[in-house]
Amino acid sequence: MYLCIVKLEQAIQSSKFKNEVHKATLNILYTAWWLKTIMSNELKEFGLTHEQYNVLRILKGKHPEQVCVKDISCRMIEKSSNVPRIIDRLVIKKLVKRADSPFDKRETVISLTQSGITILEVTTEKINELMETSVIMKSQDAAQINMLLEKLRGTE
Amino acid sequence: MYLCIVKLEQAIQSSKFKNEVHKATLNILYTAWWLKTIMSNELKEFGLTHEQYNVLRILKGKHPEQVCVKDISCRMIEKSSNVPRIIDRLVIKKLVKRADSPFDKRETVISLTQSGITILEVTTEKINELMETSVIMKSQDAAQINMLLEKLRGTE
DNA sequence: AATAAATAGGTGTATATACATTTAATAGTA
DNA sequence: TACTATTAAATGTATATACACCTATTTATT
Repeated sequence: MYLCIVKLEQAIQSSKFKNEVHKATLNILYTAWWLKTIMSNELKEFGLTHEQYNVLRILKGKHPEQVCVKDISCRMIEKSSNVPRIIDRLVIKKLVKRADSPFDKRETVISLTQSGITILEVTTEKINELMETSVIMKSQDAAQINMLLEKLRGTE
Repeated sequence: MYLCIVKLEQAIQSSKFKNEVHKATLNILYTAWWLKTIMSNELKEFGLTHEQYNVLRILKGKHPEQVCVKDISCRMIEKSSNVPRIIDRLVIKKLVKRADSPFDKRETVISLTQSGITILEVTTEKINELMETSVIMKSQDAAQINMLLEKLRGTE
C-alpha cells in the first residue's frame, strides 16, 4: 500500500475538486484513514485492532475504577462502535474483565486485567514513537488544526 | 447521537491529551467520523452507503469511459476498501454494470447505468447542500487545513 | 516455446460499523 | 402499588474493512 504518498491528488488520483472546502473534507477523510492504517500496522504485532486499543485506553484513563459499557461508548472516537462486541474480544484475550454492577443490575462494568495494563504500556510506547517519527507536526500547527477542525464542526 | 458537539473534549469526554499533536490526531479521526456520519445520513434515503457513493463518484469522473476495478481501488479514499464487493451491491441495485475488458481478460470494467447517473446527480446535489450548511469553513481556512494535513503526512 | 513471475479480480474469514430489535432492570407516573 | 416509559447491554443483520488466498491471464525470462 502507498503510505508514503503525501499529496491528496496523488493519493486519490484526482485533482478535480469543487473547491478548497471540498478538497479539505476529502483530505480529512484520507488523513484519518492514513492515521488509522499506520497505527493499526503497529498494533497488529500485539494482536490488537485500533478500536480494541481505543477501549483499552479509555479503561486506562479510569483505572483502577471499573467503567460501564455506556461510559466507554460515549468516550469512543467513533460513536457508533459496538462496544459489547469489542469487549467480547478483549475478554477472550483476557485483557479486560466483565463484572455485574453492584448499583444497577442492568449495567456491566469493565476493568483492565494485569495483562491488559502490560500490553497497553508496551503498545502505547510504540504508538508514541510512531507518532514522533511519522506525524510531522509542530505544536503550533497542531493547535491550528485543532482550532480549524472544531470551527468547521461548529453550528452556533 | 450527538452530532452538534463541537469541542473534542466534550465529544470524547476527555481532556487528558499528551500534547497538542496527540489532540490533533484524535481531532482528525473524530472529524472524519463526524463527516462520514452526516454524509451517510443524507445518503441513507437513497439506499447508498458512503463507500458506494465514493465508487459512483469515481465512475462519474471518467464517464462514459469504463473503469477497471484496480483503477477504482486506487482512487478510493480508504485504500483497503474491497471494491469487488462494493460493486456487487451497486450491480444488484442496477446503478453500475460490469463488462469484460476487451484488452485484458483479467480485467473487469465498470460503468454507470442511467439510474446510476441519475441517483448520483440527485445525491451530489444533496451532499453539496449539506456541506454548505454543516461544514463551516472559509476557503482560506480550508487551504490552511489542506496545507497542514499534507505536511503532517509528509516524509521527506 | 515453455516455464516462472506478476497482475487482476474474486472469495473466505475475522473484526468493525450502522442500525434495529430484544431482554432485563430501573425510574417515573397515575 | 400497578403500569408505563426509559435505560443498559446484548444480539441480529447488512455492509464494510483488513488481510490472506485462489484462479485466470498476462508478462517476463530462459
